[in-house]
Amino acid sequence: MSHTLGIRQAQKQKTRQAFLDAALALLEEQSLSSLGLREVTRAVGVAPTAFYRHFRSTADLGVALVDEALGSLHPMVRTTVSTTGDSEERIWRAIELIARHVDAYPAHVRFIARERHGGVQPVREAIRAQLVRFAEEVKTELAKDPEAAGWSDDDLLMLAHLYVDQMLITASLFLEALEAPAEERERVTQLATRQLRLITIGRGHWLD
Amino acid sequence: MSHTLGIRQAQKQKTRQAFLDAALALLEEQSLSSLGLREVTRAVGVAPTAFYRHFRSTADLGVALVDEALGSLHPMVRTTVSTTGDSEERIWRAIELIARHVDAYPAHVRFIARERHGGVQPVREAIRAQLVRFAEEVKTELAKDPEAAGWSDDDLLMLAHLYVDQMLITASLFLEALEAPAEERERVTQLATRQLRLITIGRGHWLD
DNA sequence: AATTCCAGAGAACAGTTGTTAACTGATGAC
DNA sequence: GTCATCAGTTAACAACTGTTCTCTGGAATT
Repeated sequence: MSHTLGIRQAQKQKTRQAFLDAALALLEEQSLSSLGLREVTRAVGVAPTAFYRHFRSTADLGVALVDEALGSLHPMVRTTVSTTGDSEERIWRAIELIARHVDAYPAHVRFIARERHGGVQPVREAIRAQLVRFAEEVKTELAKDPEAAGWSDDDLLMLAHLYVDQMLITASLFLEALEAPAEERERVTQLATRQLRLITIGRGHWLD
Repeated sequence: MSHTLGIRQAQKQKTRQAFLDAALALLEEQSLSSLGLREVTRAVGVAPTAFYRHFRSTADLGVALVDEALGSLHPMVRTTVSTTGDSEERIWRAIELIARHVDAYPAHVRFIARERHGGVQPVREAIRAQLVRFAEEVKTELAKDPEAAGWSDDDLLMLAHLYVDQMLITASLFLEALEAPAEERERVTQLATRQLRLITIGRGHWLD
């Protein structure tokens, strides 16, 4: 089924990935709106003009980064809000999953948190669209739970957005605590756990 | 009590304010990390070197903007979570207050949302410090409520941070809906109201 | 084997950037 | 009234930016 790419296309994708990686590294200490095209090509080790073979602009590269950073996250979302286990167990599992994701892809998390409200409109729009998709997936997952009986579609989506935003806040907190001592990371875990617990309690009494 | 500033100091403060205003306007469509010193002086109508009479760098200017944008917000916070009225009324009042603030100071709100996770470390740090102060104020305000009886200090602070983050999320949503039809703004109001209501419910059953 | 394609290189462009130094002239202190 | 202060100016600097056009050499197609 899968067609082996020609040498040419393979090399091109390799260079493209090098652009994405270099950009992500450079964005650790600046925003996308100040990322220069020459800066990226210099980091990759190619001529400035090579950039145009892959992207129209740095904004275009940013949109590609959004896909890389969030596209692979969709499968994980289903696991995060899966319905197995009691609520306390589910909360702990969700937080743990977030913490591990931040450990594994800190640059991705930083990029999304930074550019969600950043200075480049197309990138903001791309992130927004993906987060809306996330919320919709969370919503359908929530709907499967017996606890969701009697909930309106609007209320389910409202709760889903609350979960997604809370997920991002928590991820950002873990990111800030990345190089901090384990004690600080534990503090974040405790905070996030209790916030999620409070939301879960509110969810349980929503229909009262 | 107040000393009338000399002509010199008055003029200097006037120019300084012009810098802040011009920067805030320029930051509507870019991030601070890409804001150039010359760009700002050009907008103000002054020589590039005049910049150094007021700020060491654009990062320094950013920190000043944080103070302007968040410093004046502290009195408002107390009103937002004040204990008068029933909970439904308090929720409505808080959302209304946020909506009005976004209408009055959209550029300030945009700046804070953008630079909270932005590419300039000192500015991020300044915002973080102010938000921690906010959370502490909210916490002492929450502690006054009879509903807070039996709550630990940690739990109160946890809830306070939840409120502060939720406040920022809501403000950001109103900002995106600024130029949208009234229908969209109403949708945001409904969403924010119900999210805050769910948190309030969770708060009410926290000690169960 | 001959030909087309195309990722990347090279050079040059006008325009921008932050920062330095030495200046001007009104204001403030005495 | 004299002199020091200091907000803002002017000129110049090397370094950098995005974008254009032309070229090259190996892969793909025929």
